[in-house]
Amino acid sequence: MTIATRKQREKEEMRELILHAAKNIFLEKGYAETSIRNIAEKIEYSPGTIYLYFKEKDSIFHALHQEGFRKLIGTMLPLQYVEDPFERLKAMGRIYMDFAKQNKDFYDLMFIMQAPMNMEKDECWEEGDKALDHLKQVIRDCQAVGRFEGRDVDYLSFTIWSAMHGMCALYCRERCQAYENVDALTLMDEGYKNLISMMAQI
Amino acid sequence: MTIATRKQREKEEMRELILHAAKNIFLEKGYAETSIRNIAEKIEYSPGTIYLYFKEKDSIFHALHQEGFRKLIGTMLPLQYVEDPFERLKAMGRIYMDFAKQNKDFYDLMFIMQAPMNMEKDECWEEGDKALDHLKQVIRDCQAVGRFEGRDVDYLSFTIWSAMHGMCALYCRERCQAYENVDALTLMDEGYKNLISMMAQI
DNA sequence: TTGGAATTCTGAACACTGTTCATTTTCTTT
DNA sequence: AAAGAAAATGAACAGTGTTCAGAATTCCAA
Repeated sequence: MTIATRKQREKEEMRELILHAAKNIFLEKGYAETSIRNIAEKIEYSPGTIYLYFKEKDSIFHALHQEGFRKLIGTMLPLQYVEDPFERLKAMGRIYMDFAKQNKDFYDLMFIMQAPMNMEKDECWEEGDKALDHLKQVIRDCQAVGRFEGRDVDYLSFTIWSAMHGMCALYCRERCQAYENVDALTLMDEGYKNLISMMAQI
Repeated sequence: MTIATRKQREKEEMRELILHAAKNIFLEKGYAETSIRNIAEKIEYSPGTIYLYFKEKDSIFHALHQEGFRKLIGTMLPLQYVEDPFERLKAMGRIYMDFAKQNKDFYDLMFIMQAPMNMEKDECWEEGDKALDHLKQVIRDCQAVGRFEGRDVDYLSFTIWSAMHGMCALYCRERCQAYENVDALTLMDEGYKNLISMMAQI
């Protein structure tokens, strides 16, 4: 094993160390409270060191952003075993919503936050595009069995994604509180059921 | 006119002056770039003065938040002249979406941002609740003419609001770019048409 | 009109932020 | 062991929200 390869491995390990600390602080305290100095302190390095491994703060969250999408795509793998396309679409929505519920901060980072988005579209959204392509494919599968006839896949996927995202976003940013007498999780469940009814009849 | 009333008027004028400056900077440069020092500079007062009229930065944006809702409710006034309830609902969606398109920053502040939400729910959402009540009432009107039979108004309003909000939120936070070959405004229009189709058939 | 009280305003100070960079420390090669 | 390269440091910069002792102004009774 050459020194160069060890060096590279060490570099990668350091990146992981930073990322791990950043993720912990981020999940615990949120984006705003996650400062470079906090991260540096946690891994017992000086703040300047972090900039030897990440160009800027956003780059760190860009990495977490990708991790989030890999996580989301991971939870969607079982969908391939759902034979009926429309059942698959329904299950997909459930999974998406559960992901948002269980990974509020990741969901926020991936779909709501403005911060880590100052990067070239291509590399930043590779994982995200994959997830969207997945949705489009399921819609096409539905069309193959006679559903959503004559609907444009792009537009329809946007409608469905938006409807799901809307619920998740209102949930993440505490806007469900607008319904004083209904708890947020029930609201989402019932909201989702309505959406399915709507999709079933289009 | 007593001195006390003049004093109070002057206090109110000062609040307006701060709010006006804050709004201008906010609409021009966004939330992050709107600092207390910026606002102070614009109105030619010292930063400390602002804290004599607003408890904290959030309070300023809380005020703008309310202004945004008044604005939104204002644009919805013409709806009362739309006789058919479902047509009214459709028009309402259009208006909501246009508001988001034309007042991106206000929409963001009202429905997406986390910042100015650290206040007692009651006073903060008075205007917002009014807007939501408006939606619920239109849905009830639809039900009175046979639409949405058996659907819970709370849940259905959430489904519809979410679907609208989803599109607007993806638009505001630049996630429409996920569709490389479709421009965002077209996406929203077509997405909205799909939603109407879905609502028409539920 | 004047003097003291009340109000209003100031701007320096505090503790924080992301980011840079000259300097020091550590590791590697000769 | 000495020279050179790589890695880590931490002070410095320009910014942030917020506080507060003191200065400036306004008010009102004597």
